[in-house]
Amino acid sequence: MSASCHRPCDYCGHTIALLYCKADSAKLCFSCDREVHSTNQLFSKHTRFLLCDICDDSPATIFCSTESSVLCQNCDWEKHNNNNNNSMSSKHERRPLEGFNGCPCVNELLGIVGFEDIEKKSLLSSDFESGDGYFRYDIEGVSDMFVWDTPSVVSLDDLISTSGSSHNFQAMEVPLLPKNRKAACGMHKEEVLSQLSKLAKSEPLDLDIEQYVLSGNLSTGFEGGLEPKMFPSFEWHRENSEHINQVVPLPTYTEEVPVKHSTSAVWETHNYGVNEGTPTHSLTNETLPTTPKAVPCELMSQERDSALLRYKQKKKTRRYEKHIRYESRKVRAESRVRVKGRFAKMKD
DNA sequence: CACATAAGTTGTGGCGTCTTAGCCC
DNA sequence: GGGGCTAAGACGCCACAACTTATGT
Repeated sequence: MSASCHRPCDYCGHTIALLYCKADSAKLCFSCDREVHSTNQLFSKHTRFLLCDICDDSPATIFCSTESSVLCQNCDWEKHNNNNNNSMSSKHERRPLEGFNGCPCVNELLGIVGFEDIEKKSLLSSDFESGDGYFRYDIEGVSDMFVWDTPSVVSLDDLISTSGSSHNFQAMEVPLLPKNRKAACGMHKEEVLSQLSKLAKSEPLDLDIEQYVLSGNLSTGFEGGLEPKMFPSFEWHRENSEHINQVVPLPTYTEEVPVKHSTSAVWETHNYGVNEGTPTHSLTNETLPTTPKAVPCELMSQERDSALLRYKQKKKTRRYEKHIRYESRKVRAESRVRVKGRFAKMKD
């Protein structure tokens, strides 16, 4: 069993989860992430991170370029600091990772995971298959990426710090930084590209915003009683990000309604064009996660149904406001003696 | 198994401190 | 670009009753 088996998407239940949403405490694949976080403006504000390569359960905040892995704080600490300060791993070159929010398009997502050199068109023209299947990266620029991005063993001299500083983030005498050094999608590159490839196919080509608006695909939002679908594109939490607070129209509102066909478990997506009054049906098998051949389709469909239901129920019951579990404790706390806001000892 | 007791954990709110972002020069 | 200032938000601290879990009878 691969590591990816430990990280099923919380939403669809069977695609490999690559992202982690802190606000939802949910592991999501790229496709479901978009679906969930494009629902409304509030959800689009959720910050998402890549999933930790080691524990598969926490948001990754550190990228270890030596091993090409993304790690959460705990795993990073255990791997790089845990009584191991003299080990090789403590000399690994790492850098902090940032999350993103909003509803980034595929091009933007490529930039976020560090595949700036790949264009969406390349993704569309490519043939990705991950997991047990084949994986061809005949995309322009991708082969380069995997050349440098494979775990590289540098010489011992390279690992020896020259400055004598104690922390681990110092620049080291390492070979020239590789092309695309921003790439930081960890050990699941194939899956990342596979999912983004599928996502790209479900997206309108050329998401050039101005073109999109000019071409009339964007309505003012007041026609047909539809609300404007203007969401922040995404906020990539990087200092030099150009995309911060960019506002782009959401091309189409995609509400996925599970429609079970009598003969086969096929999911249909009702795409409601922003300026369209009637929904247009489009089969989105290609955007769905690949189904393991051994598992009956009906079973997968049921699992997905129940996973979907669980997720939506959980979302409905989520509390954003402060929740008092014990009113008596609240009353007690309010009447307690305080010194500068802190609880003070009771006088005898 | 039922009950009693001990030990350990949780939750509560206001304030101070720290961090971060934004602005101005 | 960098330093200084300000505002906003996040977070830790505090004591102890209430609650949960473990152990003994």
